[in-house]
Amino acid sequence: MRTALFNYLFARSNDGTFILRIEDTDRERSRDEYTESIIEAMEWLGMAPDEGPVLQTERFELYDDTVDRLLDEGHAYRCYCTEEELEAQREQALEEGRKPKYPGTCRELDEYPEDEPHTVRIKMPQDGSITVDDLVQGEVTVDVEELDDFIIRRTDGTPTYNFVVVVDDADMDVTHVIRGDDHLNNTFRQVPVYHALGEEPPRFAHLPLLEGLSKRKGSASVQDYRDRGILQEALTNYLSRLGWSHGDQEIFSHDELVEYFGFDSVGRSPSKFDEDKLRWVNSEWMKKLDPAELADRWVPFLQDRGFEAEDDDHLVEIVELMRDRADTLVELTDEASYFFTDDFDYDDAAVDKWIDADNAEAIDDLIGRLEEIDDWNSDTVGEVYRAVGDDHDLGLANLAQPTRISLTGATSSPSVFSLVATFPKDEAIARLRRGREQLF
RNA sequence: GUCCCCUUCGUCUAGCCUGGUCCAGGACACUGGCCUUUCACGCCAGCGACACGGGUUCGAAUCCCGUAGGGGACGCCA
Repeated sequence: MRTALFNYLFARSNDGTFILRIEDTDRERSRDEYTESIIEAMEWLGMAPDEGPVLQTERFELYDDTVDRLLDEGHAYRCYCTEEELEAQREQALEEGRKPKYPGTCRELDEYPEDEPHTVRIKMPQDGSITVDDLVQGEVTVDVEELDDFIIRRTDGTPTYNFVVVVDDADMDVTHVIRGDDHLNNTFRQVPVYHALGEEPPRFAHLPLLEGLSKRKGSASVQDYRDRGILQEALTNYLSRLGWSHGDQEIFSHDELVEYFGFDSVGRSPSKFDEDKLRWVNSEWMKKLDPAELADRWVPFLQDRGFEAEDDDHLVEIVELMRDRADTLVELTDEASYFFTDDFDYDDAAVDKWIDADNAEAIDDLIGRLEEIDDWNSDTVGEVYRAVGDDHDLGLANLAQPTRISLTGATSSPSVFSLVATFPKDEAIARLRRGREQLF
């Protein structure tokens, strides 16, 4: 997904087209669900492709015709070696300390019968070297000695990856290929294919791999983070900073990413995914997002927990009060659960420490005076607390902590005045009464 | 085995191209303090790195060579 993101950012920042192509020439492994999952993840991240998905399995005719063409033009040849023979040769080469490459057995045959089982191999150049000017890695040169005539069409007639990507890139007028650096070596095989096709190779950018995050699980983990309450903005933001930077800036909006992104600032060393940092970035976005928007995204998490939550002004108030106390939407649900249920236990230690029968009278007075408030807000609530505290000669904590215990079950919460005022008046008073009865 | 790539605080990184302003800057995490009606948030401070060895140079994180370590590729996988 990080690779997809860099592709997206590059396309956007250069007014290009972002194309999704599914490389599914291996019919064993590809499944429709994967494709759907990838698209879903991309849409959620706000990087839906401009074109595609292009499925390679639907383009076999093109590949087949192209192989035939290369055969006609002498850029490719039929090979009759069996898998067993090749495997034996590989093993022997490895044993003798040589590089396991195809020796070119069938490159110069007198006859090439079409009706015998065969694969088709591309002819690699015989001497010299190949240099790729990579946007991230710089100039990388490999001697053609290292390359062999690889198979472009299998015995069963299906084409292979290193061949079809080239055919597709050429056919689709792809100008920039941005992928993981596990493909850097493949590039040297692919460049001669472009030449055989009579095409100029595109520009390449090979990104360092991420440690510990498999690309095949990429889209699944995106959904996983979403379910864990990570915001789309935060995941994009965090992912973009893995291998790329813009000075010391840590928080980037979508537009900023598009504006600043460039391969000049992409590093060449691999990086690791750090959950802690992701959570921090997410907490920053929790604070930054419009409260109404955050409330809107929060609703499904509340409903998941069985709370009856509606996306209304009251929920927005709760968001404003609680959002800087949580790193994720799931945590926010935990932190704010007492707004949605009064089914909680009172914390024993807190009760021992703060509930003092001597203060029962003050609490009664407090409840009485709160009931008389007409304009229910944190200021009017605050006035009552201060007045009751003064009248009974009690420190604010002696009123605040029992209030917190009554309303939330424990002593950690936002400012009591705001806490009380954010509950509907009757609910706040009901809980205070219940606490007064059960605790004192 | 051969080839390719990589190596700055535990982690993400700035700096490297265009040597001196770097006894290396920022962020996460961690530790301490401040703020305070609690808990968070916030603020301040601390901890903490140029893989190693040579060379070039008045001077190297920055340039060159080597070593070590890590990753990748070498498939009728992608």
